[in-house]
Amino acid sequence: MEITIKDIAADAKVSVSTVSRVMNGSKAVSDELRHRVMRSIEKYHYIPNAEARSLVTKNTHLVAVLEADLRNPITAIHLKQISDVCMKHNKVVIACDYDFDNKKALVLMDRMLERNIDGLIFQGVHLTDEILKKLHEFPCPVVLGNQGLSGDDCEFTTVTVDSYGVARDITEFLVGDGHRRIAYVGGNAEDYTNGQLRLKGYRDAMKAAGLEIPDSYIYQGNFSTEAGVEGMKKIYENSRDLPTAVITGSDIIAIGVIRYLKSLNIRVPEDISVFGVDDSVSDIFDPPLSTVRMFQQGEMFYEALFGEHADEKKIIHFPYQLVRRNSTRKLWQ
Amino acid sequence: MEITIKDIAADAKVSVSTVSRVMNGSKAVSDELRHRVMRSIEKYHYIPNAEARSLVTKNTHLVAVLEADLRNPITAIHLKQISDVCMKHNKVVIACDYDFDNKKALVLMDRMLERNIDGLIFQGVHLTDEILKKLHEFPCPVVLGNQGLSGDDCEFTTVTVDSYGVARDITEFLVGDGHRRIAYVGGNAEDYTNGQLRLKGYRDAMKAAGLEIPDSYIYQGNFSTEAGVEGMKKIYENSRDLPTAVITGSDIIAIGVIRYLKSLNIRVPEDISVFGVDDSVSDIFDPPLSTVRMFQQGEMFYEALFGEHADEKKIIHFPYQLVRRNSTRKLWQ
DNA sequence: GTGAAAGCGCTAACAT
DNA sequence: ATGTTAGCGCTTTCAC
Repeated sequence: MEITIKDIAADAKVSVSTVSRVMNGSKAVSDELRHRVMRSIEKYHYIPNAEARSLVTKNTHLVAVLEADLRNPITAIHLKQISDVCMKHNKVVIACDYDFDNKKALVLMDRMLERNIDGLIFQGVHLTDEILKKLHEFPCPVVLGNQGLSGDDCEFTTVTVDSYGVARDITEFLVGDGHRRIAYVGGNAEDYTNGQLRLKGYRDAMKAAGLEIPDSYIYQGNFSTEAGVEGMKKIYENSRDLPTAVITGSDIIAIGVIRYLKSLNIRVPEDISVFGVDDSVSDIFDPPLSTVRMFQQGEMFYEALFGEHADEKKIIHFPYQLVRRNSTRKLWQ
Repeated sequence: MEITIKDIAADAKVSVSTVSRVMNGSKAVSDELRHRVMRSIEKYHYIPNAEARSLVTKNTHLVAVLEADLRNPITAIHLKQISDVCMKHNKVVIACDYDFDNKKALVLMDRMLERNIDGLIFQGVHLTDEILKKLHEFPCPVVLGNQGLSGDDCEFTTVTVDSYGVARDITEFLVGDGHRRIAYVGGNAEDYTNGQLRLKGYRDAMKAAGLEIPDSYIYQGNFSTEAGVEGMKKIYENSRDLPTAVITGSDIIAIGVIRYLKSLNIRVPEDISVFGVDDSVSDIFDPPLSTVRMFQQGEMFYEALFGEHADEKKIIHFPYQLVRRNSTRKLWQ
């Protein structure tokens, strides 16, 4: 039988409320009793029961993170960071993988609803009305990651990449390196944040630089290596002039792009430069990817959930920084 | 105010126990009442409170997974699989990252102890006495992953790679491909399962094939890309004859080995073949790694925790299979 | 400063 | 078959 607060109270010859006060660090306990209680607690290795506690406090210290795919390197990075901050705040992360399947996500959410979680982070790839509706059922703070909503109504706070800024900055970076024919292999066209905003950033920057974009230079698929391969293939086959640089939606896509190029014996970065986003595979992939590194992802999610202004719904962007590695080169050198 | 079992009972004009029976699918309820209850449940979107429930059933449906590093690709694979099986069994996974820091792991375990989890999976990299002691405090099933204990005493069931078999099979595979100078870049020497057993498998297979192993052909570091680089460097610098093939402890190490080789313009697999383990980066890395693929990891962990014979402590190995890709080649072709 | 007691939402005897 | 009731282990008024 596990030992309970009663046992401690009995052993320390105090009431259970006193034990409770000691555990919760309430001031109103004499040193005398506090010590007796502490001794009993240590003596029995007493550990309070979290369920019983949360039953009355309505506070489970549980944060649920729903991911489309835990194996995605950037997902793993987020999860680790979120887990870290939560740890610091005495919370614990429930990690769920819905495998890109919204039906599964719905089931998972019901499961989370039972658990009275303190907060929910939903990393969506396709925010349907059904998903949104379910999200609204949560009595706790809910934060969206990855994909934001399109409107300005901001039903939920969203913590994500500054897609527009990132695409614009990458484009400017490549233009600065002397590139003029720059193609784009990005995420889903229906995805507002990662698709449309990204494309706009690229388009605007190209326009600002006075550069044309042939139709064949734009490919929108999903966030996978296969999509990268497919995208580069399409661009290769349909373009009169090959681009000298390719912007991608993520490192994973960039890898696909590079793979296709390699299969054609086109060298990266000598012949074509490829730029990633996420800095998620820097220690694995060769050549080291020029990419965009994000910062403080864990903290930003946590703040969005539980911070002072968590009630104001808004869009929050990770701080980011372009990092030059060896998948891009300067044309004028 | 959240709605509770009482509200449902009141609305359906039955007792709370009837509501409870309906929810738990107990047969002993008339269709009449069952329907009334169901209707009320749907009407109010009632969701039972998991904490209250587990307070009495002593069953949280929570499985904790403690990982050294969530970002490791093989870790992510395991986590996803475990999450999947648990899902199927109506359980939920708490994912924790202790960042290779046993002190952190200890703190995490205390946290889990509070929560009355149903089961614990500890993916250890260095099983100290302190860790083991804490593990013994859990009243629930505990399963070790990754690193097993050295003795046959089997304090805890361990679910892991068949290190000996894998190393032996890889060696035989390479010998079969005509390699005779085969080097080894593996995990920590102190690590029984992943270090010693692995090395033995390699040694035994080499001996069986009548092949010598120069001292310089063996490097034992940790499971990182850096260790792979360092290991290959050492082998390169200290060997009279370069090996024609290198066995590694994991894909991550293999990547390091290949990186070093590349930096010297030594081609893989033309000049040197490199064999990985885990099949964790197949969709990311070029060249595609010849490696060892594991199966049913999630199921095996789950079985070990909650299966019929979960009480018998033992070592369980994942089924595995060597997969030939393009980081190795046949010498006699 | 300390203790008694109510109650969090649920399940599981135990009655009926 | 259904209802009554006693807890599960804890926190939190409310007295003293």
